[in-house]
Amino acid sequence: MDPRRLLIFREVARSGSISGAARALGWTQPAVSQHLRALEREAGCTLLLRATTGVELTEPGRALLARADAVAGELHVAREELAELTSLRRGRVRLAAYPSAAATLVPRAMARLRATHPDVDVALTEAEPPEALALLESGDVDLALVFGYDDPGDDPAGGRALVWRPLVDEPVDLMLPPDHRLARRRSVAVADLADQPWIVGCVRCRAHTLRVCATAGFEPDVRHESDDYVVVQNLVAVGLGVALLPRTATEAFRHADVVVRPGRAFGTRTYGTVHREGALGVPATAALAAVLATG
Amino acid sequence: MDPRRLLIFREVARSGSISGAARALGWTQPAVSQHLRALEREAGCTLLLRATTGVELTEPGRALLARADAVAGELHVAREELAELTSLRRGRVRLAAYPSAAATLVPRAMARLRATHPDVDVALTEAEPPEALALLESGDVDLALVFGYDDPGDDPAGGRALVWRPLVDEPVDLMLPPDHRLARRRSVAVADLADQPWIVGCVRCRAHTLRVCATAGFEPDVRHESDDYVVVQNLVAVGLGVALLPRTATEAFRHADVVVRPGRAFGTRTYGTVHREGALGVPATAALAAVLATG
DNA sequence: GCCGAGCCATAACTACTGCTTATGATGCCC
DNA sequence: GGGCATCATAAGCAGTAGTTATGGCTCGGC
Repeated sequence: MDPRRLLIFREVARSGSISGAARALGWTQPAVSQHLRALEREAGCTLLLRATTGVELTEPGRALLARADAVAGELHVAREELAELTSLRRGRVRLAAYPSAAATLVPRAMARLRATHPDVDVALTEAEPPEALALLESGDVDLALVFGYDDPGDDPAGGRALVWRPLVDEPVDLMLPPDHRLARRRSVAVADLADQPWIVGCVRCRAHTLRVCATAGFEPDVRHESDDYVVVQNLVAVGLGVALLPRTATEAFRHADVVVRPGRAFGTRTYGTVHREGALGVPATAALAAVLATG
Repeated sequence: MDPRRLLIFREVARSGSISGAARALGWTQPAVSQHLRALEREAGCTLLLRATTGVELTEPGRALLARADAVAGELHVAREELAELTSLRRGRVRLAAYPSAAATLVPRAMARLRATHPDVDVALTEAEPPEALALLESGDVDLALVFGYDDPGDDPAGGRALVWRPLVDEPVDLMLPPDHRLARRRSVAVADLADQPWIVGCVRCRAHTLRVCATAGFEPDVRHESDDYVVVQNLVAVGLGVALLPRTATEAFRHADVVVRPGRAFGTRTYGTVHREGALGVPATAALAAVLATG
């Protein structure tokens, strides 16, 4: 049963005549007449009695009209809901972000989004980039905020069918204990750190540190490992080693006793958004991606 | 928003891929793909994310799917209801019938209909033919059981846009008091009744009596008038006059003291069904008309 | 590591659906 | 009784909605 015919039938019932329905639909009378004939053939019985004064529903016609009204109602609700979602009067988007971003730029972006679209809900999941990509691919989040280092072969999208949009390049800084001999220098060369104990972070941060050291001609003496930039800074602060941390980490938390030294040779880290192909077609996702990009 | 596209979208969601939906619908993959594109254009946002492994709904897609399910449900119910009505597992038909028929052949017909189709309800309204036709035209009944006499100009359908189907010709009989001088004769001529007091019924029955008498060359002395065949017979029984009654009336009720004399000259009455053009397209109405015709 | 089998989209073509125009019949109303 | 409303039907045409053909992409297996 063609549901469009049901709606045409409903219009006929509403206006009380085939000609009236045709006018309401912007069609000619025979067009509606033919649809009704087809509908009655499908229905297997007469739905309305024709007279020169108009038409009148039969019992099956009245039964069918109730269903047609219900269908029209559902279509109306569907249009309403879609309009709400596209105009961002409603919506929900799930975001995965790495810890230091989740502590800094993500809350700011969420606040900006809420200011313009208070009924768009953002669900945040803290996750390191590899996990974030997995969440993206499994459909558990709509958008991921990840980072990559300027090292060859470090592709944030992981070679998968995902769209990577880099947003900001941030410098990587050296963390030194306050009483360290190098802490007095304005700039520190990587080679100066060859004999130091090192503290490294997550897998990819560790790889970056190793690469930076390799470029300077040595393999670092890795003593401690932690994803957590608060932990890393506390280790550095008490003199247990040196470390490289991206700028966001020290923006999120800055240990009073840690000396931060910038340096080109420490490299840069780039953060940005990743999403599945086409995911920005969902207004709420696009809005969050946009507000993250302007942050 | 084209509701057919909604159902196509639902099939895609159900099968998890565009190709799968196309197979289920007996179409090719591009046909479904194009419908989805059109639906997304109507919706104003992306409804599903395409991947090489299939598709996955977005948030607006999930919202729309709920509506699509509701529409599909309504269509299913519509088909079910129509099937019940066409197969006479359910239904309702409103009948108007004149009193003597309502007392005799209509109950028998209703009983036969109930035997074969117990859930088809018949609503009976007792009404003399003119009133029955009015009920038919106002849409208050679906079928009318009316009668007409074999007099010129007596058209049961009343010249209106109604379909008249004659069913049975029944003789009209003479009612005589038991001790009447003519009661001993086997046959009575109309002319023999010229000096009798007469009892007549409804407007059209009265017209028939006047016509029968006029044919015999006299105008009857009408003393009493009553639609009710029980009243008429009681008046005759106590000798207050003679009367003409159709056979159905004496089948419905036969006063013990009334002498019934048949006679060709008394004329015949024809009963049958009347309905609006196309009304038999409704199965319940057709079934009642059919069972009345076989009665 | 590459080929095949899925998935998807797009472009171009075609045929049939679905509308229009034209016409006729009927009934109501002034 | 003529004009205007309703309806249906037939015939014709155009645009929708399918088709076929093609290409890109991933995943999985040999």
